[in-house]
Formats: sequence, C-alpha cells, structure tokens
Amino acid sequence: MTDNKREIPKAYDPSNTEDKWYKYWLDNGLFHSEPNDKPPFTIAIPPPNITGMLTMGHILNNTIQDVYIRLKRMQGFNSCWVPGTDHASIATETKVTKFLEEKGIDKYKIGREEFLKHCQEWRKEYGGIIIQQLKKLGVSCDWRCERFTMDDDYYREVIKAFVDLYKEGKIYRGYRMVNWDPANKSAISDEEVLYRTVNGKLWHFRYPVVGSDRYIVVATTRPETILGDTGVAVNPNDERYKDLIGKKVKLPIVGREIPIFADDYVDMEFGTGAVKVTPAHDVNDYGMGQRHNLEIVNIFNPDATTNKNVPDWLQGIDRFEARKKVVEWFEQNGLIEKIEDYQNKVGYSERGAVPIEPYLSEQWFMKMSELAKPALDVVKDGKVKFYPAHWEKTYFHWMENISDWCISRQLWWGHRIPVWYHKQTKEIYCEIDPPKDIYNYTQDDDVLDTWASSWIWAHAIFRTEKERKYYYPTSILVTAPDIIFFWVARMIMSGMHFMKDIPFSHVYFTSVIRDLQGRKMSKSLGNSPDPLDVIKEYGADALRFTVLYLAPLGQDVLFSADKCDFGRNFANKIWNAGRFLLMNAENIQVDDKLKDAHIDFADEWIISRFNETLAEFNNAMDNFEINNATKIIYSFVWNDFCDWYVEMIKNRLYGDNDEIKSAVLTRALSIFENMLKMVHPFMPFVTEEIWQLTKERKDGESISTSEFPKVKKELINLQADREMKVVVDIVTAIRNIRGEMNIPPSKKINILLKSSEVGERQIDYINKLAKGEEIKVGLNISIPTASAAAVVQSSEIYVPLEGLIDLDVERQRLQKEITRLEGSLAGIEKKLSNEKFVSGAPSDVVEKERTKQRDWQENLRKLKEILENLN
RNA sequence: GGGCUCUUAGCUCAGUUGGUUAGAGCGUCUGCUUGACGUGCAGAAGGUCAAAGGUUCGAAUCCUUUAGAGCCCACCA
Repeated sequence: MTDNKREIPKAYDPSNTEDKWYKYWLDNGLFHSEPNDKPPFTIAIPPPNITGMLTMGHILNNTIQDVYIRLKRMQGFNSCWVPGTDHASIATETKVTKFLEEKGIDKYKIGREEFLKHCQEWRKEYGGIIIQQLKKLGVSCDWRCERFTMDDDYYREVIKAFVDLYKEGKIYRGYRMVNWDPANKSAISDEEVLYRTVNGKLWHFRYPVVGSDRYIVVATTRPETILGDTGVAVNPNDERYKDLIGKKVKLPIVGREIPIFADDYVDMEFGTGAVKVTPAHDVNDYGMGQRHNLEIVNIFNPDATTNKNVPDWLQGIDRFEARKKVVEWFEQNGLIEKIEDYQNKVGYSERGAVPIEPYLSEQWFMKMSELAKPALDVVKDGKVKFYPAHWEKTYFHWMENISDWCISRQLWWGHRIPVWYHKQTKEIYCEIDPPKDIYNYTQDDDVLDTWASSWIWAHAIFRTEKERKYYYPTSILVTAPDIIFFWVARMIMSGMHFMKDIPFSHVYFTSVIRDLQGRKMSKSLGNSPDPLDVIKEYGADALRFTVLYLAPLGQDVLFSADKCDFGRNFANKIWNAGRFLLMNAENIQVDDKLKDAHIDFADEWIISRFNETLAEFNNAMDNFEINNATKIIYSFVWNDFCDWYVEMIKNRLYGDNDEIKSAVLTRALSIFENMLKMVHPFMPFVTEEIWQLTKERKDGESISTSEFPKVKKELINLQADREMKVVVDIVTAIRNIRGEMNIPPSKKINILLKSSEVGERQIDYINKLAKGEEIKVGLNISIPTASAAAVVQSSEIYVPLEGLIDLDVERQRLQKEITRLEGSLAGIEKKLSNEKFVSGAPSDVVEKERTKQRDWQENLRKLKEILENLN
C-alpha cells in the first residue's frame, strides 16, 4: 500500500466531513434561490418557536423536507426552502416572564415597553439556537431569506390581514365566555385547551328550598363555583322536581335567593338531576343563564383568585383554597348529601400547567364559517392533497363544525391589535398605520394569537410581488398532525382568502416519534435523546437515514439512539464501496472514453437493476412513501451493488488486460456516482465527501447541484436480470452446501453443473463467487458418487467432496429438500385438480401454476434420483 | 358518545389493484484474518399473518363481528 491509499480511512468518520461540507455549500450559495426560468419547488419551513430546542420531531420533519428539496434541486427544479422562526407569543412571554422573575424583575412593574425590550434581547440571545441546531442536520435551506414572524415587513402583513378582515366584517369584538389561562392571565383559543382525565370528587350538596323544609340536592365537581350560582336547573320532564319549578332556593354560604327553573339541557340520569347554574364560570351554564335571564356573578379575578363578589371571609384566595373552604363549610353545616369518587376531564392550558377557567371577557373574534368554505372545497376537490389521506376526514369534521376563533391575547409579546379607541367619542379606528392625531386615541392593549400571524406564513414569507408570483403556492407542507387545526387548516383558509389560491398542493403529516415503550417523547419524561448528541455520536447522515427508514407514512416511530447503528453502518458501507473503487484507481487508469467498452453481463445486469431501482424510487417519492424509498436505496446499494456487483467486477479488475481493467473501473465508478446521487438527498455529507474524491472537481462544484439520474428504460434488460438470477440461485445453493457441509471458504471446490441454462457468460462468475477451483458445465457430465448436490431453477449442481462428505448428512439434506418440495407441490396439485380453479381463474394464472408444477415435478424427480444414487 | 389508526418471525416493521413456497433489518445460532468494509462476509433457524365468521376457484390482502393497543373530537354538572 502506498501512502496515498492510506489517506482513505477504513471507517467513515462524519466528524471530519460534516461541518466542512456545510460551510462549503453555504459559502458557494448552493441553496440560494432567485426566481428564474426553471420551475419552482418551494417549501416554507414550519417555523420552530424561538423558545424551542431541537427535538427528534424536528429531525424527522426537517429531514423529510430536505430530502425533497435536495432531490428536486438535482432534478432541475429551482428549489427554495424558506427557513424561519415563530415569535411564539404566549410561549415566549411565559419563558421571558420566568426568566425575569428569576432575576427578581416583575414584568408588571417594568411595564410593557421595558418588557418587550427584554423579549427582544432574549430572542437575540436564545431565539436562534434551534436554527443553529438545524444546520447540524445538513438542511439545505436558503438562509439568505430567513424569516421571523415579527420582522417589520412580516408584522405589517399580519396587521394588514387583520385590518382587511375587520373591514370585511369578519373580525369583531365581543363579550364572551372564553378559555382563560389564569397563569398567563390571558384568553386562549379552544384549540389550545388540552383535556386531561383527573380523579376528582362529585359532591352532592343540599340547597334549602325557600318557604319549605325541603332540600334540592345538586351535584358538582367544582364546589367553589357555588359562590357564583344564580340558579338551579332541572329537566322539565323530571317528575321529582316538577313541583319545585318556579320556587327559589337559598344559596348556602352566600344567602342569595336564586330560582329553580326547567331546561332541556339537564340530563335526568346524571347526578341528582338538578344542576347548580353558574353563568359566569361554565359554558353551558352561561347558555342557560342567557335563556333564562339569570344574573351573572363573576367570582374570580383574572388570576383565578376570588374577588369582591364573594363573602368577605372567602375573598382573595386561590380557587382551590376556596374549594376546600366551601366544602368545609358544607360539612360543618351538615349540607353534604354524599361525596363520590369521580373521573372527569379538566381543561388545561397548553402552556401554563394550570386548569383553564371559563371566563367572561371582552375579546376579538374571527368569523370562520365563510373563510372555511373555500378551504374545505380545495381539499375535497383534491387541489390540496393530504398524506396520509385519512387526515382529510379529521379536517372535514373540524371545518364543517368550525366556531369563531378568539384571536386576542392579554399579552405583550406579539402583534398588537391595530385598533385605536377615540378617547372622547370611543370611535374605533382600525388601520395599518396609527391615527395621525394619535394623542386623541388609546390603542387596544391586546396582541394577536400566535397562529393569527403564522397562518399567513406560506405567502407572507415572500417579500416582493415577483417572488410571490413565482414561488406561491408552495409545493409541500411537512408538519405534525397535531397542528392540523392550529396551522394547516388556517393556512389554507388564509391562502384562499388573501391569495385566492391554495398555500401548498401537498401536505405530508409526519409520524410521531416515541420511545421504545411507545411513549411520546417529551421533556418531562426525559425520554428523548438530544439529537445533537446523536449526531455527534453517529453522524447526521446516520440519524437522517435511520429516522426515515423507521418512519412509514402514517405510523408512529419507536426510536432510540442506538438504532442509528443502522444508518451509520449504511454510511460506512457506501464509504467503503467508494474506498474500494478509489483504491483500485490508484493502479488502474480511469478513462471516460472506455465507460461503455467491454460491456459484460454483470454490467448489463447492474445497469438494468439501477434503472429499475430508480424507477421504483421515483415512484415511491412521488407517492410520499419515503420510508419505502430508503428501503429501495438500501437494498440496491447493499445487496445489488456491494454484495454482487462489486464482487463480480473483481474478476476483471484483477485480470491482466489493462484496457478491460480500465473500462471496468471507469464504468463501475460511473454507476457508483449515479448511486451516490440517488443517496445524496438522504445522506448529503458522506455522498458529497466521496463524490468529491471520485473525480477532480471544480471549485464550487457539488453533488448537491449535480444532475439527478433519469430512468433509461432502454437499459432495463430483462434477459440480463434472468441470467443473473440463475447465477445468484446457483451460487447461493453452492454456498449453502459449503455451509452445511462445513467447508471453509479457503477450501476450493470443484463444481459440476448439469444444466442447459448456464451460459458462457455466467460460468466464470459462478466459479468465482462460489469459490470454485474448477467448474464444468454440460448435460453429459459424470458425477462422482461422493458429491453434495442441489437442484435450483432447472440446473443440477454437484460438488464432489471425496473424503469430505458425510453421506448421512447429505442424505438428510436432500431428504429435507425433497420433503419441502413435496409439500409445495401438494398445494399446487390440489389447486390444479380443483375444477373450479382451472375454469374460474384467469388462464395466465392457471398456466403459470402449470409451469410451476412441471418445473417442481422435474426438480423433485431429479432430487429423488440423486438421493437414489447416493444409497 | 362520535371518528380515525393499528394488531404479520423474539423485537421493529414491509407486503402495491386478492394469484409463486408471506419478506427485510435487528437479535439468535453456525462458519469465516475472503487484498472495500468485523460498522464486515457467507449460511441457518424462526411466522396456522389478533380471533371467529363470510365473499371467492383462491384471502395477510375485501366484508361483518369480537378482543386488545393508541390517537383525535364532543358542553354531561
């Protein structure tokens, strides 16, 4: 070995290559896109929150996007992947508030302006972390057009959308019951409420009926809300309570007299059939309150402590404290009928860890029904396609039952609502720019829901008309199914409304990544490996390939870091295939003129296989069967190319004809290079590294901008495929004999083939691959008795093993094979003797079965004969 | 309560419109210093396709029911 050869290490080491090539790609602007004559292929990244850290979910999601972006780029599209981050209003505000608290700063003391400055600073410090982490994955985003949902021009677009919708009457202000997050002291949307099953109690309380000594017993899971009760409802058909309707009860603790009334809402079967009604703190009760004109008594402050509307001794305490005290009071006064264990669902804020409170407040809402309709149609019409398609049902169901969207948040970090109230006239001013006489106005304090800014992401990321026209609609959206309502649906609505066109034509819903026990990966469980650690240990390529290989469309993925052995081994395999060819190139002239010279059967076969593989690959990618595509690639690289083709060219590479050697190596390198291109979108680093080594490359040249191979149908060679199958089957059979007879590979054997299907082209290969000494083929060959034998296809294989063979073992081997064949044959004969099959099945199927039967019968006969001769 | 998805080898999963002897990787076992790779090579063992019924000449595949797992939606106090 020369020193040169030692430059290619035995094992692929990603740490030497990844940063180097990523820098090279960026330095050469290879991912930058400008509108041009090529067809565009556009992806808008789902912008990660600036509070976020890279998770396995991001890995999967962004690898998928990168695979398509890279593939299309190589296929001649103008690929444009716009990266960016989301300001994440509530998540960031929560984080910064906590951050400041730890430093002893109270946000309400420093005020809005000061707080926002801290947010900006925080963002500068931490907001880009996730983007930097993403780069380690090798994503080919166009970093020159990175966006942020609070960039000045993006901000303006968000506000413009609000103003437009306001003027169209699609945005209104209203006093409604909303989901209130007491931790953040803000309203949140229905979608942000997560319901958890909680083991609680169902308390049965006695309410004394006024003017009698009776009680009416109500059941509740929330005793503290008694303080806000303004009625008791029963079902109008409930005989138990008919006579009480119209009477009053004296509300315990409070002493207020409240009416008993009838409403259909009440379920007679549940609880006691009598419901305490708290219009201010329950959605259903609010509805009943409206219908029956009940008083509304709000008992909570915005932080869910009790307010002035409750008796003095209960004021100013937390709702759960209040609950305890109320229950105690009932106990002491003997008004508890019973307490049952009860499981119910409690809504929690997605961000805060506390239960949400139904709460009446003034909020901004967006009317959704009109916006929803066109967005519903484009999915129904197939203009926007979902993968997997079954998510369409979920989408339809939600869109058809859509309710108005509460878009205001009582927060500071976000897009402030562009509404000013005239100090005197109270007139509303709603424009993009503030009123000229701004001193006469006060601006609305609220900001918009984060999703009311990211819902225009697909078009607002493009700054100019020219760009919008060229890049919009985007090609695919890759996202997790849990934000189908938050984001996907709303983007389709905003696209249809503001752009009069779909925002993307394909939506790919990614798998959920779980741990090996099937639990969702989460911070609190601590069961998620840090992707950066995994990249460090296994390499980005290994992680990318492994995750895609494990992630079938629509299925969850059970992941653990050590599964990345799989991808790492694969990267190493590719590396070594390249290493092998490059090492040969040290001694053998590579000459492009000879690329098609001295074409051999092995070459015909691998070229044919490659084109077949490529066709399958393209088909899989078109159908978003990415995991299938990785399997197609894997098996071509490992099985076809490495296991068979590379082994087969050794015959010629170690021969003595220099021109043939040159031709073979040149051709192998060219096939290898095409193979690298096919792998590149999945494993960008290792493929770039080897691709750069296989030839002298110009500065700035890269596999990532090279041309992706096209399927050449004329090179699919079924004859070569068939001939190869004979080789594979015979070689495998001989290896099997070696294995079972315990003949080490170092021991050369003679091979006798009684066959008419093994041609000249195949003989040398069989001999080489089966490690034969001498091989004879013919129909009239004499077979030594002490031979191991097998029958495959229609060939009889004999391996003379004088002195090595244990005849008993060989008999057993043959008998096993005979038994197996007989079993199979019995099945087929049963089928063929079934009159209904012969007449009912298509003739080609029947014919196939007959052929099979004949072949097997023949093979069985041969095997029996061989066994006979052995005895 | 409604909807969706899943159940195939010890494990993780493929299996296209029903048609060879149901495949792969990992794991297990056996053999191998084979001039790319032990992150490797060769070979083997391992499955009545969750259960029952139906349609069909033929079912892992289509239909029905049952059992189990998971997810989403819904106002039952």
